[in-house]
Amino acid sequence: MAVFLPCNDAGICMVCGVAVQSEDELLRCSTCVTLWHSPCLSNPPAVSDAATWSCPGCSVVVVDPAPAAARAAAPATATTGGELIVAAVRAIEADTTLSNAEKARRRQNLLAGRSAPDDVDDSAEDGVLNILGESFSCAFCLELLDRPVTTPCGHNFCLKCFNGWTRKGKRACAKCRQPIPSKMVQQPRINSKMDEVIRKARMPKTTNSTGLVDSHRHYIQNVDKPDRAYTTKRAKRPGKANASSGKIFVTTEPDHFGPILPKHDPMREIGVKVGETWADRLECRQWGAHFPHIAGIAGQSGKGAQSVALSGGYEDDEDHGDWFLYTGSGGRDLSGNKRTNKEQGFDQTFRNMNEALRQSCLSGHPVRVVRSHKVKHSLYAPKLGVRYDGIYRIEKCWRKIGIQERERCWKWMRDEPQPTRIKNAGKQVQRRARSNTKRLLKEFSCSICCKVMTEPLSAPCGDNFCKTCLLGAYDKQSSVRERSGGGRTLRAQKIVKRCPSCRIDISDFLVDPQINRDIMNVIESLQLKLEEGNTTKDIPYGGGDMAEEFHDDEQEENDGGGMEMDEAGCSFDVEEGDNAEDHEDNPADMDDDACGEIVVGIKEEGQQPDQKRKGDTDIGTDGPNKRTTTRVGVGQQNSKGDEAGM
DNA sequence: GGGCCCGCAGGG
DNA sequence: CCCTGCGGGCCC
Repeated sequence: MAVFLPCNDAGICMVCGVAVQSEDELLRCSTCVTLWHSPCLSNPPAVSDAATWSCPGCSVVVVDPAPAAARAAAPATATTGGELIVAAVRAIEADTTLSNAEKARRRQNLLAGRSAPDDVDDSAEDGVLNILGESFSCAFCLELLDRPVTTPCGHNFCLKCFNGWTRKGKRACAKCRQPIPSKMVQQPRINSKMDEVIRKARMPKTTNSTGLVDSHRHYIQNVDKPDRAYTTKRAKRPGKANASSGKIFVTTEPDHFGPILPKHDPMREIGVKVGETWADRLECRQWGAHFPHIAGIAGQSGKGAQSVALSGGYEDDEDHGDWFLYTGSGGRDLSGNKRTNKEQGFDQTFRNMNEALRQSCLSGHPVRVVRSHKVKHSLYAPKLGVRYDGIYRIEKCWRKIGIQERERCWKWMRDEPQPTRIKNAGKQVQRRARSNTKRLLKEFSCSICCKVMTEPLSAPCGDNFCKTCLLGAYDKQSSVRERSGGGRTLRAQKIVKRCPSCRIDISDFLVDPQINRDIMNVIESLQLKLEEGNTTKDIPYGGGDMAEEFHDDEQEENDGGGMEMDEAGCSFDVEEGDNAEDHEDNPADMDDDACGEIVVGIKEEGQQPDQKRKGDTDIGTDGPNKRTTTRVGVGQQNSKGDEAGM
């Protein structure tokens, strides 16, 4: 499969790895503004077309998705259905022979996909409509029911007509005078079954007079739906808990990649702009930013992921604004009629939506991102509602052990693995925890002695040292030099004392350096934990040769990682986690052999996601009971670049 | 604030 | 047709 990837922020082509120097070889996508290395494209545009060129990801947007047969029949000038709608609406508006009411009716018919009355034919569909019209007519307007509501006495009315009736203070059925319950008056529910039948009966089978084809059927199909989410008769709860979606306002296909542009927005003609906010997921869906009501990932395993929602559903997520780490879906017990579950019961795999993320990573497709107010720990989440945050790209996908690995209770949610697979599981969990602790401790190494700090001092420049190491570096130098000259005493001169690491003057700090108690407490806690977990291998406080310890540990992880896997009988690629930086050549370097949970990392243009992150290090797992996460780095293309109308 | 439950939407 | 799913509202 051909892989198309853009240049990264440093101007290095992610396909060939070459730093693109020549302007002639750089191509800028006219849609998402990403830079591309033209020699690495299979079909680079001619120089004259470069200004209007769209990258492989964004070109999905403009390709006419109609079936081949329909395409063949279409005019040579390829236009999207959205453009056709807009053109048709404008033609109606421009027709001076029509009254405003007639224009409105024609517009409605156009958007509903209905034929104009003068070109109605005697199709079978109309026959069906006639049959429906006899039974499904509203007692008020005598027309075919529009968004039907049904009273307890069994009579049906258009929602609009019914509301008009009750607003007049009427509380009895217009047909049989039976009382209408106040609950129905307050919140009438659409009879979804009737609504569906009527909509289907109205549906044009093929093309219609507007020239719209199947590609926009999904749009046409929903135009009869209410503007807002509604509860069907079936729903046991009011409000949006069990609500059905209101109409989709945009013409984008459900599998449309990239931004929602003005041409997809016949209603407002502005598209969906970065920062647009909706009250909830159902409203967000109506504007096409993220279609699934609950699921966090919109996509297809064979095609890619079109959008993701950050809603705080997975605690492994990290949001850094311009990039974030996103946990894949799955691995959770949804029995008992649950839709979500905080507990990570078992491992995630690269299937379904997770595979879709991987596909998008491989192909470099743009991913729409929405953030929900529900991400409490994110500084970038909106205070209210759901906000569209623009186009990102998936940088990497990988798997790691999730947070819950540490807290889980042991139970098998699926078939228990063969004994050979879990032979050394307990031991390995211990080792894993121990190496985590060690790794953290390593972060607290003194920049002078390279051992874990004793009495840590944090200099104002940001460097940290053992108290004895730092003070020892200046020996017994006094802080000032007394000066005298010509028989008179001069003002004492401050002696400059530079930080051993960064050479910044820290002499003021050294006058009365205070120990960083917080760091010391953490170091003590970590060391205590290490001692508890391993009484045989004592690590002396500040005195042990931690550098050597860690070196050994890294060896064990990088080299022995494979061995560990072999012991566990699990065929993991060793190249994961800590070695995330190893994936630079292949941002989509991932492992199929699933064992755990999946996380996605997402990034904005202008920065690289950390190539190596604390906590992403424990990719090797020792059995399917560990929650490894796969991370996919996704980078934002341009925070404003996908604003509609750009 | 957490647990529970539900219809809906979409993938496969 | 079954399964999955980073919702949302109510109850405790």
